[in-house]
Amino acid sequence: MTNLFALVDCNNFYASCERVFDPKLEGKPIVVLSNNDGCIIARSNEAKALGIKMGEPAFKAKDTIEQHNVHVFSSNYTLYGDMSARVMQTLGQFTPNLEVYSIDEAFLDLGNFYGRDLNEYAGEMRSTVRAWTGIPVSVGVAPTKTLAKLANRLSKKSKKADGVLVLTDERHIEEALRRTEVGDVWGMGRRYAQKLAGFGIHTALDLRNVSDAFAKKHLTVVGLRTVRELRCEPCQDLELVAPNKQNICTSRSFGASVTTLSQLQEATANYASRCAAKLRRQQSCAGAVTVFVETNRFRETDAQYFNSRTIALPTATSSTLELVHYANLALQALYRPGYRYKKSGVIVSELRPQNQVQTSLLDPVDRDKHQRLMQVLDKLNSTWGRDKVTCAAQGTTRPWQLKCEKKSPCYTTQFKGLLWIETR
DNA sequence: TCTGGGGTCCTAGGACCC
DNA sequence: TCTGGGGTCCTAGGACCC
Repeated sequence: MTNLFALVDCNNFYASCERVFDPKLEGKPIVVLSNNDGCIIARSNEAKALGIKMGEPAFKAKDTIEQHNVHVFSSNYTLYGDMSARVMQTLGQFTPNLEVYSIDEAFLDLGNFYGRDLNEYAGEMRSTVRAWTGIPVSVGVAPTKTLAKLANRLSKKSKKADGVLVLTDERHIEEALRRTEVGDVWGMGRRYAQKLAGFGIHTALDLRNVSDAFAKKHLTVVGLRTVRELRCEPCQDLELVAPNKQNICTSRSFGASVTTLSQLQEATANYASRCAAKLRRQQSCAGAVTVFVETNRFRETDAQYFNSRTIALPTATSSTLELVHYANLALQALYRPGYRYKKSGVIVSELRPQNQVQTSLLDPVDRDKHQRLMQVLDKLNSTWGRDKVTCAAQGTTRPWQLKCEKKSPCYTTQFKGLLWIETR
């Protein structure tokens, strides 16, 4: 075997971030809520033990939360993003080849490390991240990404593993596959698990033993890759450079129902503006913009309306002014009075690199001027904080803005450095 | 009263072309 | 008895991930 991957995953990441900055919360149940304080999207182990479920609407867990004095936080993505960067930077000490897979996970290439004591090396990663950032992590090591994921999952479940599991020995791999339900395999979701159950395939070991033809037929080529990876045949390499996004979406549920066009226009202008800023950050321009609106599907007695409208842009752009303009046109075409709107969003698509935009001879827009204006806008907003300079269309009263009543301070970005925490 | 917000990839089927 | 067939593009829908 020549390939070896580690998957490092932060335990209960958002909950752990909150706990780092408030040591009183050690050993206490914590949950973190989604945008708008709607659903529970992270739970500390203590909260999991109380039976609080992932994705559960917060109001359904209200009794449990009150009874057991669960600490509740609105999500604070500024804090989590910064803590994530610190974790990733720390992991960079352990390999030159690292893929940041998500805000709380990274794959590390350990291809040349077969000579070492892998348990010890993985344990060192774990203790270093804990010491340098305060975040507890688990480490799975195996010959393929899919098996590393599986090892990581088991490392959290077993007390003996203590957050580190190395799967290189065939007997250990087989035992691990036997203990893993097929729906817990990376790439096998609920639907596939149901379907596979119909064929008598219940564990990862069962899945590993299906034929290629079966996998391709029922799980597509993606599933076939998964099956092969369970057999220790690597089909997925590390992605060292994050590819640019092909679509960018900004959408939110409203804090309260919105009925008027002008309020929807304000919200939509803000989402379009966020999309434009995200486009510029990856130096792309969009060829099309889509706006969608939704009423509250959970209120069955309300009249329902879901619709979207896409506008092809005459020239691809990342200008806030243009995107706000076209998003507004799309919205006006969509808007129907008489509904209580719960959510809207903007998607920009047909993205291409900024420097490969075809301009038209008849283009009425002074693109150089727009670009210089956007540079100044981005500079001001990065120095003084998001949305310090906006379009008038974005409004100032923001009655539609989401709720986040229990947000913690942005400890790491507001107070420069860690000194403040350590002296507390 | 109260139910998140992002993304990716694959496939099937229709339109259209020669 | 024998009904053309292959390629490409687009879209909607379905599956998955965190």
